[in-house]
Amino acid sequence: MSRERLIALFVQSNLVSHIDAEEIALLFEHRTVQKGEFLLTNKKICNEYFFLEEGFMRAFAINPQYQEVTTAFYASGQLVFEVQSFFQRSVSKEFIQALTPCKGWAISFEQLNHLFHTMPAFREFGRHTLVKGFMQLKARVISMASETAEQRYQNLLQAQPTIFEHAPLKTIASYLGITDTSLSRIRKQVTKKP
Amino acid sequence: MSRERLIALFVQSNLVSHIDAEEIALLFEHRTVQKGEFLLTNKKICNEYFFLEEGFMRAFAINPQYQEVTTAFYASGQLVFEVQSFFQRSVSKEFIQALTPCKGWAISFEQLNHLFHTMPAFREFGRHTLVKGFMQLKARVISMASETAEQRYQNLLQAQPTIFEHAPLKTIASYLGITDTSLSRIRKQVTKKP
DNA sequence: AGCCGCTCTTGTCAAATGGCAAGAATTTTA
DNA sequence: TAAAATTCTTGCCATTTGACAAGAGCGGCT
Repeated sequence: MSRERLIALFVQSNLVSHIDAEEIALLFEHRTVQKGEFLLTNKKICNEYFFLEEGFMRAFAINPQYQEVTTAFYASGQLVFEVQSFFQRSVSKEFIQALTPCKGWAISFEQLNHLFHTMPAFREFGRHTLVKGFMQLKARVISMASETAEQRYQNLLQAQPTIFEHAPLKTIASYLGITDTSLSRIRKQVTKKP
Repeated sequence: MSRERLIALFVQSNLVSHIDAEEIALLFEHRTVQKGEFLLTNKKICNEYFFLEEGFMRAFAINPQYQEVTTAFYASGQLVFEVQSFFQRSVSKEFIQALTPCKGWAISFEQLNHLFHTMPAFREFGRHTLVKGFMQLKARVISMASETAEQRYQNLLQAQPTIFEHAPLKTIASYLGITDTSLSRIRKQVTKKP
């Protein structure tokens, strides 16, 4: 079990040197999450900045009507953590769950923050990660505000087709902001189109 | 024209001492934006981290169908800048426009970044700002995915009533992800309800 | 005052989406 | 393997929302 892909994540950002990346990666600990298991649950403080090396996860919140709303899907190669809870050290409103068996590398807030304060380059990487998440969220807001459910479905299908291999329909539906019934119909309609 | 409110913004976060806040604030320059004027336009790189002391602004993008989609409203006391463009030094997809005459305090990326690298406390403030924006966006995604247009309208009315004093309906409608026609109807229905 | 442009409302009709429920298909569990 | 649980599809019908167009209201400008 090597940290190659973790190191590659840092290096490919062009913000961290290979030497630094190796040093940083050594502070991450190997971690597995069983299928169905939670990396983070409601009411806990997120304390893992987790690089997903293999597997598939999703994050979701429960709205006031007690419905699950999927807030994100994570494929291998991505960083998985709940921004607000992790950085503000506050109780999480969200859950993060493994949809398949997962393995990867985790570091605690304390250690990560120490790295941020001592390594300017890695700090830039951290900011870059945050900003990237920010822009993805904003793109989603714009999409939800101005596209039809079918367009959003088509976009997701094209951008992240693997989601459809790992996540049940109702989970994807709540991510798209529609019911599973509607998603089922949209899907049918799309397949028969051209 | 004093920097009091700017200093207060830093101090009230509990992350920056009063002394540091004063020193930081001195690097911001006074800036006014006329009604209708743009603080940032499409295709430029956002280079102002702007504290809005007085006035009201909005940010919007133009989607592929050439419709304006309002991404944010800013009331006095808030920081105004386009995260992606400012931090990634990339071309902006968004516009930021003054809906009323505005004044406040601005600092360039270079100067801000320098402060971040030299003052750990201010760095924390910067991260805090980013994380706060992140969680607001996420709340909006969840709202868009699981609430009806009327609920979103009611929430906005309660959370940011001043928006309705400064922004035209169609702008608010695109923020809520509906047409101005629908917003007009929802509004009518709500007033006659209870 | 009178004209113009913009905003907001309203009517009509169509399309999209949701709620509910039944049943088929699939997966999980025992 | 059988039973149970879950997921997915589909029908029916109600509700929400959108597209389009007309007209009212309002403020700015000359």
